[in-house]
Amino acid sequence: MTEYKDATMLDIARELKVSKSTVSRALKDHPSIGKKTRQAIQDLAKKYNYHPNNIAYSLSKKSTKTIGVIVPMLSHYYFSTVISGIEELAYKSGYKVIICQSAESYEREVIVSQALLSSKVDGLIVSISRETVNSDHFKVYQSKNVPIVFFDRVCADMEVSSVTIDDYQGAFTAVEHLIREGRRKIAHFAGPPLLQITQKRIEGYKDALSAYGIPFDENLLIDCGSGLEQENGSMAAQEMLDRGIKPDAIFAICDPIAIGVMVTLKRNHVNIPDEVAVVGFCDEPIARVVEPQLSSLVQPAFKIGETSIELLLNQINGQDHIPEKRVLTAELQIRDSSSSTI
Amino acid sequence: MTEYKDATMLDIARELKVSKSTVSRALKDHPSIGKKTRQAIQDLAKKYNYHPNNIAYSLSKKSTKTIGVIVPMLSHYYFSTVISGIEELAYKSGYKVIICQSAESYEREVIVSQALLSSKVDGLIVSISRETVNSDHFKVYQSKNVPIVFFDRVCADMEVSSVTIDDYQGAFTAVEHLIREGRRKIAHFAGPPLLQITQKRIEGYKDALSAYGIPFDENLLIDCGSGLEQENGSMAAQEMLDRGIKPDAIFAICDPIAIGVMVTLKRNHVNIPDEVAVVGFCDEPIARVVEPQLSSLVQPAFKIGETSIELLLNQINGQDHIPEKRVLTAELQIRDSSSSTI
DNA sequence: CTGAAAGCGCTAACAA
DNA sequence: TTGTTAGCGCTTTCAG
Repeated sequence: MTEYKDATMLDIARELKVSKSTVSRALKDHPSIGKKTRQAIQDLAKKYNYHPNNIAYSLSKKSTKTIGVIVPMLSHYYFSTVISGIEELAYKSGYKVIICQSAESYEREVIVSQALLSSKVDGLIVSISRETVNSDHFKVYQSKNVPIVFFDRVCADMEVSSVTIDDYQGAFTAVEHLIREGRRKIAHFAGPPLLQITQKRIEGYKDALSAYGIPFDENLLIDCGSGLEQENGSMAAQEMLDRGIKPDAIFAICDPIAIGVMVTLKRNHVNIPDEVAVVGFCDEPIARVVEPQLSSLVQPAFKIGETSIELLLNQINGQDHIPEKRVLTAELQIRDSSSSTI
Repeated sequence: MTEYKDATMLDIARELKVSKSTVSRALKDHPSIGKKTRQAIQDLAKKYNYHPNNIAYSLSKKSTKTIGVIVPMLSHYYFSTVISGIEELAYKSGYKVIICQSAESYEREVIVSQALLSSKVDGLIVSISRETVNSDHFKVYQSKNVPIVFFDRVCADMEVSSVTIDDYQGAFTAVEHLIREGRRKIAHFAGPPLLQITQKRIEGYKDALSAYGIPFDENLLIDCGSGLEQENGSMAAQEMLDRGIKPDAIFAICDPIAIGVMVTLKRNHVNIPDEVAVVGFCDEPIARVVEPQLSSLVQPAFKIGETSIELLLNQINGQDHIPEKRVLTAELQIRDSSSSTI
């Protein structure tokens, strides 16, 4: 059992024969405290190695000054960068951040969101798991007036603030780029059907095609299964090849999938970009490491984090009452995997 | 101002005309509560959408059931994987985990470690920042009897539990492998001098050389500056080349550096592995994506996390009193970047 | 089986 | 400028 034989305000109050309140005030430089008393108190605090007890503070103030963050996975560059953005602004505003992973599991997501609720976070920022369809565990927050901001992956059936990137536009841009590069038979490797991003990117893909008068071919819309990992891309690409389908360009829902695709293509001696151009989404660090370097849509991850916490703090501070939906744009970073002029 | 018009135990106690204590007991299935009372209480709790207030719980129990984790960066696969290992076991044991980044900054590390102290974490797991030389902020924990476990990067001047991998052995193995592949002029790209891992790996490097009768050449011990990023490796490699030094193998302190080196080598039309073999350390996902695929030492990140939390919980539960130092071994994963039989 | 009461460490009116 | 007091929501003896 951990023991805290910490010095408390009472301890130093007794020692100095003053009251708790005086100590409390002196420690926060309250103006109405005598110079000598304050000094004496602060000195003794230092000597006793006093550290404020945040738990007690939170209980009495009914505010923990912490905000909760739930992400599907920490081990994705995208998410950890978003978190950095969140932390940066949070710390500046005197907030702590509790980070949790849902591990892409609905069940886990429910558990951590309840834990966070019980921990009385002042607000929540979340990107939902791949499995999540029910949002009751988030609606509890609303019923208790704890503000929520979703980023990237949102719950469709909730009226809350959100920060997303324009998936439709991003996909459109990517496909348009491929078309302008002279590609005509463009496949799309899609993500798990439940995710909104999957839908939006498919739409952008289709609309770009039709905008350029290219008929949509169902065979070129490839399902990568339930995962967004490299293996899913690899396998889906191999299946495609096995089925005798050979596009001249591929737009993948995300970089790992794109890279899986590239690996399979290369293994099958398909030249990139000469035979097949590839474009990913997210611009993870690996995009610059694969060969050829992968064209991708840059998601402003840090900015997404900053924006999320900004919206959240606005709500916490009562400035915003109506949910605000911010949409950022993803910019296409063209690299060798999709440019014919190599 | 966030408002919690939450139902509390008192609310449901009043409604049912019983006492707070009874509610408290009923909610935790305390045996000494009548079946009907318990049922009634639990039903009403559900109806009121009651959620326990962890803050109050923590204050009265003097234990938060949370453990703090401080890592230099979240956006490294290695660290986020360690965290997953920590979380897994922590959750199973009923502990929450608060994750913080020091962002490789000493100042930030001090701040977050104090914040965590004030938040009354029951224990701390940390991998120190690159800048950290002073460990006073951790010694406070010891003085307050809050157990600490270091992993990977430890404070040399503290008597605490730690989980590390055998850097010396890993480095030795890597270099030995290169020697057996017929390499003789083996360079080592070292890390920031302050880090213990830098020292240990250099030792392993040197000892492997001497074990095989290869004299140590100072010119082949390359300093990569203060960073462990790809750019540092790239630049250091270019400098080396510019100075006319051309080894036939390179052992890099970590994968990003190794990859930076590879990029530079390829840019200078140096063939890998024919002219120069390369081995990294850490086995990050990119190792399998670069071309040729990078040989690397696999750090059992998940296991490191599990072991850390295990040691910590032992201390929290009072089972361990003397610090325990666990050393795990890194295994060499040989890939194309260092095997001549390609 | 249930209740009363004290206490965890801190804040914040309200007094003095 | 400082003290008094009540209270935050829950746990936990000690009684009944």
